[in-house]
Amino acid sequence: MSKQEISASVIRRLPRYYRFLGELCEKGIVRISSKELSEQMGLTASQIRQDLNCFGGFGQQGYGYNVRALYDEIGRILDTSGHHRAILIGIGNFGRAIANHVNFLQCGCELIGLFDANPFVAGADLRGMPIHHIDTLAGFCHEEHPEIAILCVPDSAAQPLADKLCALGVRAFWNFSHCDLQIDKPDILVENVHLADSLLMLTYGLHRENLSDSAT
Amino acid sequence: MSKQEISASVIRRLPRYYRFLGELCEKGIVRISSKELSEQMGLTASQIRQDLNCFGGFGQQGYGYNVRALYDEIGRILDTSGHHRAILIGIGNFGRAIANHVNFLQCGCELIGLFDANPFVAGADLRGMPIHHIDTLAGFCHEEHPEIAILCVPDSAAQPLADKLCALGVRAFWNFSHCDLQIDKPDILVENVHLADSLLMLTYGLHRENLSDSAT
DNA sequence: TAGATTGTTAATCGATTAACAATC
DNA sequence: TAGATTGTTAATCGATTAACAATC
Repeated sequence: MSKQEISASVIRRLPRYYRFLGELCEKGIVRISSKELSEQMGLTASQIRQDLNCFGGFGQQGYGYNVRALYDEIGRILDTSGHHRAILIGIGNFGRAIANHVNFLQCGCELIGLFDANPFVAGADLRGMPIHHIDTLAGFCHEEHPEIAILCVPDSAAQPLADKLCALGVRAFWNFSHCDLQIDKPDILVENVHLADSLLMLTYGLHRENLSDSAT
Repeated sequence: MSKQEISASVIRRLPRYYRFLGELCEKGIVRISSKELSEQMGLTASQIRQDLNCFGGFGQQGYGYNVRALYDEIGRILDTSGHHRAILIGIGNFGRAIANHVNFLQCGCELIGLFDANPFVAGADLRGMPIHHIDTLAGFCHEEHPEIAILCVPDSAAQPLADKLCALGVRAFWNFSHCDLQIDKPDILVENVHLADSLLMLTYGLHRENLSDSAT
């Protein structure tokens, strides 16, 4: 089907292309050349053309790219109009914020279940959805077959929970606990999100700047 | 001072080393070889030794690395015991969750101010800290000189706010709005965090798996 | 047609891996 | 000393950039 495996570095850039193209669409811009886009995004025109050509020839010589068409193509590649069923586990401060803040539909996902271990939390409502107790997880998975599990649970709970969910047929994990999930099945997808890592980059950078300032 | 500029790819891996070494410390493990660590982290031993040697020879031939000492070294490099003053702007669901969920001290940061544009939100409390009205931002910056601004504001507000904060002396931005900040001053640090991007990687991956399954 | 800009190949650059001498 | 494992150099691999012929 696909000519060859597409490298992870290319794929990781797709959401950013998608975002910029979406903004251009909204501004009503119809066409754009790789050169213009590269200037706006801080990339090289070469890279943009290379990246896009992994998936097909979406442009036209002498014209550039049709913004809307390219946006739609990348959406198709990313599967932004998919309906991947996701459950969210751990309805604390952070889990709540994720449920509210992330536009699941725009990411081709559908939030179909909320779970928490605290019986006082379970039973309550969030976005008009009931919060289930974690004990009902297995039954729910057997009936609803979620593909994605979003883990907003305490660190110690994350790995055993992920193992259990794997056995229940979950195929992708969006993990916000502070430890990396270790899952050796090759077809299970894992995104470990470590917010602190990017904050540390700022800390590191500021520290470096201070060091070199005082070295002057 | 430093022999040569250290590549971004190396630096981005440091927080993960730091995390794993912290866990090893807690387990009471005293020494580790690059080989053992590589197996646990899913890297090559070569890469670990290369990475660490950008900053100095922290190991010992025939022995490996002292876990605690290495952890402390990386902490020093990242400046995890710095006291970088940070303000958080936009105290909605998500801003609240960030304030509560992120361990600022562990990242060498200190949250010294909270701001919101909504007068009903401003005046309230979060973690025992008062939420100020955005109109008092300039005055606050003149007095307190925050280095880092955390933006949890609506997309349209992010860029103008960042420009303003730049002028007020803020040197680093942790941006959670859905658009990339465009700041051309070279010494201003920006981390654009796009949670949806990593969710899209899962969507993409699941879609791909489905495609190749049905191709069989 | 002339001008613009792509798709694509070739050249460069950087990052990762392998190898091994140094050394604890 | 012998064994282990680093620090570091050299080889490989992959990703980015440059160049240009194809073509709209």
